[in-house]
Amino acid sequence: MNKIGDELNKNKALEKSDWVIAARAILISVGHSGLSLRRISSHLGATTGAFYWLFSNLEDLLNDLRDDWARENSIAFDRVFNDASLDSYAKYLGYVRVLLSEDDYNPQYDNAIRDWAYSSEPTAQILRTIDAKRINQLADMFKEIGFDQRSARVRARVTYFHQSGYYRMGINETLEERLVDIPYYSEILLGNNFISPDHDLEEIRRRIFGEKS
Amino acid sequence: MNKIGDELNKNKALEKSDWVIAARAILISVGHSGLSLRRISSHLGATTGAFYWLFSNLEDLLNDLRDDWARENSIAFDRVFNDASLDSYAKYLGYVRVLLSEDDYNPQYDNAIRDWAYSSEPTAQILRTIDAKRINQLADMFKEIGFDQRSARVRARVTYFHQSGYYRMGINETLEERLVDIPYYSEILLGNNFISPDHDLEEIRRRIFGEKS
DNA sequence: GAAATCACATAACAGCCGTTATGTTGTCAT
DNA sequence: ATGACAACATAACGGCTGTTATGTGATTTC
Repeated sequence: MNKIGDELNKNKALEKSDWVIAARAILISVGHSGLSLRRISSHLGATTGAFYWLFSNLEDLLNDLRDDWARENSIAFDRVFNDASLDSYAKYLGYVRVLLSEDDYNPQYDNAIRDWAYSSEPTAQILRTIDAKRINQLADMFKEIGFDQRSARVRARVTYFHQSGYYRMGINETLEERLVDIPYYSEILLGNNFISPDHDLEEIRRRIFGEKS
Repeated sequence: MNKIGDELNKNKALEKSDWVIAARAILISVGHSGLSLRRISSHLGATTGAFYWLFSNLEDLLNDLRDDWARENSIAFDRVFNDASLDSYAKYLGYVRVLLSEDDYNPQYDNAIRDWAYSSEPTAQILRTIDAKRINQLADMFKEIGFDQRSARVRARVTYFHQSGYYRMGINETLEERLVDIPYYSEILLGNNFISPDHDLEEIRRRIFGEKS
C-alpha cells in the first residue's frame, strides 16, 4: 500500500475528508472487502488510534463514504439532465458523453458500491435510491423524445442496465471502438438513426464532444 | 443458520457435492463474504475437521463451487440455444421463457458470482468465459434474425446486460407485470412488433410458455 | 474378538479484525 | 517555564479466520 502521506501536508491535521478519500481509493481498487481499519489507516500513514479521534467507529466512516459516492458520482448526470437549455436529444448526447469521457463519472466507483450492496443493507438502500433517480432521469428523457410512459420506462431500464452491465464486465475498448458502436445504440435505444452508421467517426465524435478537442 | 443435517441421510458419509451444495446456498443467500469454513461446516452440522477429510483447503472447495455455477446455471440457456429445431424467433421466446420462469436458471446465483468476481480473480476469469459464451449465443441469434454482425453484437450486449442489471437491482415484480413489458422489449431488442403491445396478456403468456399451464 | 481403517470431532495455532485504554508527543496560552 | 490540550501512537482485548495435530467412536476386515 502506498502511503499518500507525502502528498498531503504533514503539518496539517487529518480531516474526515482525508479518511473518506482513502477509503474511497481502497473501495475502488480492492473492493469493499479491503475496507479494514488498519488498511485505511496505513494508506494514510496513520494508525487506528488516529481514526477514533475523528470517527466514533468504522460504520461512521462508511456512512460518509456512501454519501460521498451518492454525491460525487451523480454530479455528471445531474448536470446533463438538470440543464433546462438542453432538449431531449441533446440530453441523450450529453449522457453518452458522460459515459465516454469518464472524467466526472467513475464507473468503477459504481461497480464497487454495487458489489458492496450485496452484503450491506445500508449500501443497498442508498444504491436503490440513486439507481431509481438515474432511471427516472432517463425515462423522462425518453418521454420527452416521444415515447409513451411505459415504453419510456422500459427504454430507460434497458439503457441504464446496459450501462452498468457494460462497466461491470470490465470490457477494455478504446474510445474509437466505442464510438463505432454509438450509431447502433442509437438505433436500438432511440429507435431511429439520429446517429447513423453512415456518419463517419469524426462526425460522431463532434456530435458528442462538440466542435473542438 | 439452519442445519440441513436432518434432510440428508445421517448414516451416509458426507460427499464433496454436499459441501458444494452448502457453499452454494450460503453464497446465494449471504454472499461470498459468508463463505467461511466454520459457517459452511455448521450449515452441514459438521466441523472444519470433517472438511479436510475431503478437501485439501478452502480454495479447493471454492473451485468446485465456481465449476458448479458454470455448469448448472448455463444448462437452461444451452438447452435453448443448442436446440437445432428452433428457429431464431423461437430461440428468442425460449430465452425470455428461461428468464421469466427461473426454475432452471437462478439469477441470484449469477449475482453472487458477479459480486465475488470483484475481489477474486479465479472467479472473474470463469465469469468472463461464461459471459462471453452467453453473449455470443445471443449475437448468433440476432444475426440469424437478420441483423448484420456489428448490430447483432450490440443488440446481444444490450440484451444480456439488461438481464444481468435487472436481476442485480433486485426488482420485485410479479410475472404479470413482467409480461406486460415483454412487447416493449421486443420493440427495442428485435426492432419490430413480433410481440406487440396489442396482444393481450394471455396470448403473450401462451407464446412464451406454450399452450397449457 | 482384535486390529485396522474410515469418518469425522476437538483443540490449538498464528494472523487479522474492530475497538478501547493508555501513553506520548508537539503546540499554545499564561 | 509550565500546565493544558490537541492529535495522535502503542498495546492489548476478545472474536473471527484458515489450517494442522491429535483424539475418538463406529464400521469393517481378518
